[in-house]
Amino acid sequence: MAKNEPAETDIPRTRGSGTQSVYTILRREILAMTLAPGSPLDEVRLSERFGMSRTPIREALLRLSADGLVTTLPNRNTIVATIDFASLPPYFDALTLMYRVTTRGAAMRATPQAMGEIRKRQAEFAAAVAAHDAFAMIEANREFHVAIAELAGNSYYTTFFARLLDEGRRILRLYYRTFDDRLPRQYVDEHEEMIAAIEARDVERSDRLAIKHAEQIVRQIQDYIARDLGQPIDLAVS
Amino acid sequence: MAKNEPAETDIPRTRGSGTQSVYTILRREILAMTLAPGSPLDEVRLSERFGMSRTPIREALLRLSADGLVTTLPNRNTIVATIDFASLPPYFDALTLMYRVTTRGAAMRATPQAMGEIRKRQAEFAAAVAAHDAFAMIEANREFHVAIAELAGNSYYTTFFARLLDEGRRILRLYYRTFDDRLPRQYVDEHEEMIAAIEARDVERSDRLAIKHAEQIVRQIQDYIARDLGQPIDLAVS
DNA sequence: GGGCTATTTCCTGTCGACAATACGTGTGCA
DNA sequence: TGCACACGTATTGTCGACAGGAAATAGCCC
Repeated sequence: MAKNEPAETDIPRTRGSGTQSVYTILRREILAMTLAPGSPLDEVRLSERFGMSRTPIREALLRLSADGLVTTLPNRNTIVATIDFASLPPYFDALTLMYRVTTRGAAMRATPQAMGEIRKRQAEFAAAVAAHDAFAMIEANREFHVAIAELAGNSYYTTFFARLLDEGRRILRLYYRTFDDRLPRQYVDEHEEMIAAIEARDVERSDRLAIKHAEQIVRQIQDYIARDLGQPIDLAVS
Repeated sequence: MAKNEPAETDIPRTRGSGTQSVYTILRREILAMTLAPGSPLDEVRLSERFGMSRTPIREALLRLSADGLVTTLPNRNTIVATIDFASLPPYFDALTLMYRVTTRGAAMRATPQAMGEIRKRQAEFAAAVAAHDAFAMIEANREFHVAIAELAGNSYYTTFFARLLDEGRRILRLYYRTFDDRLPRQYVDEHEEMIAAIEARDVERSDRLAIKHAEQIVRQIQDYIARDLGQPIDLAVS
């Protein structure tokens, strides 16, 4: 027991920010797998760590629960949501569909300003790849695709897609622990092709690229799973 | 001020059920439009109404907020989420897509047991139509399509679709205030066709029926909006 | 010695109270 | 008469404390 742990923040935070900051920090740690799936999240311990009452902690946990990032066991503790490998095939289906829909939508509504935003995200992604920074790479990839979704202009798609991408960050995190950087470079190139197709407002080509991109990612992760986790998963993935 | 309002429940509820019951009740009232969009939800007043402390109320409101059913104004009150007619076209897009995906998926995995569940929901829908019970009709319709989605076996789709259908319940509620029952009967028939196509595992026909069904609903609601709300919306809907 | 039961202990669910913030109201000044 | 500022009020955000359940432990009986 460390004596008088100096809490996460000593500055007396502003009024509404308690829940928000806890939510943001925990969310980041869960997605980065700093908090392993299944880890127990004790309200009392969290309140000590963040130097605040249990109330904001509870609200943050509730929001994380709504995001599907933690699981609350009634009258017991809450744990970081586990990754269910059996549900990967449905996940890939949904991800592929949203890749396609958002990319198609973006191609239909491309504007120069929006392309600038997308290009910025792509530059960040390329920089992260060059720096071999897996975490930044995954995050930039998410922002890149969300930017495309926002261009598509359907907030229902954007919200759902963002959630899928977030959930995938943990899986990618597993995957990229063993990656060689040949594939990320390929992703950079594919992103460039997508940008070109969207800018040209070529819906069909955008769609094909989205499919290809999704297949690429799905295949790599499946290979990784088959390689590192053995046969039992093969069945579920087939 | 009514003297000693007898609260919603006088029985001393079980431990975990406070938040849950408030959430369920408020959710139902919001979806049924008993609580009008934009209505303020005062924590203190709600705590008096339900005869419990503000804490469970807050948690219920937080969950509703995560569902997008209420909007929280920081440091101010929370209100029932307003219906944004400008975002209807994206909504219809998303709804159509999910109709298609879930119906296709169901056709690919049809089993006799699952068909029984779907038929049960369809019977409830038909009964509600016959009884001219708009609320039951809308609810049964939701359950019917969710049952199809569950047969499709992709929980990501099911969750997203259920959320879309719930959001649509409020819009349908507006619409069905003026309905003549010719259209609901048509929906019953279309549902029957969908069941047949799914059972026959005819993916393409299921897809076509889903598109047709979605178009039917979208067109009716658009007509209603154009008729009752005038031109300003026409622009947004176009 | 093993299995069942009582107890203890931890953690969550709920409560009432306090503090801070934003809005509405009233007043003063130009 | 209109606007700006200060004050009061109402409602939320946060806190510390208490009570209820569930798991873990100890005790007891067979």
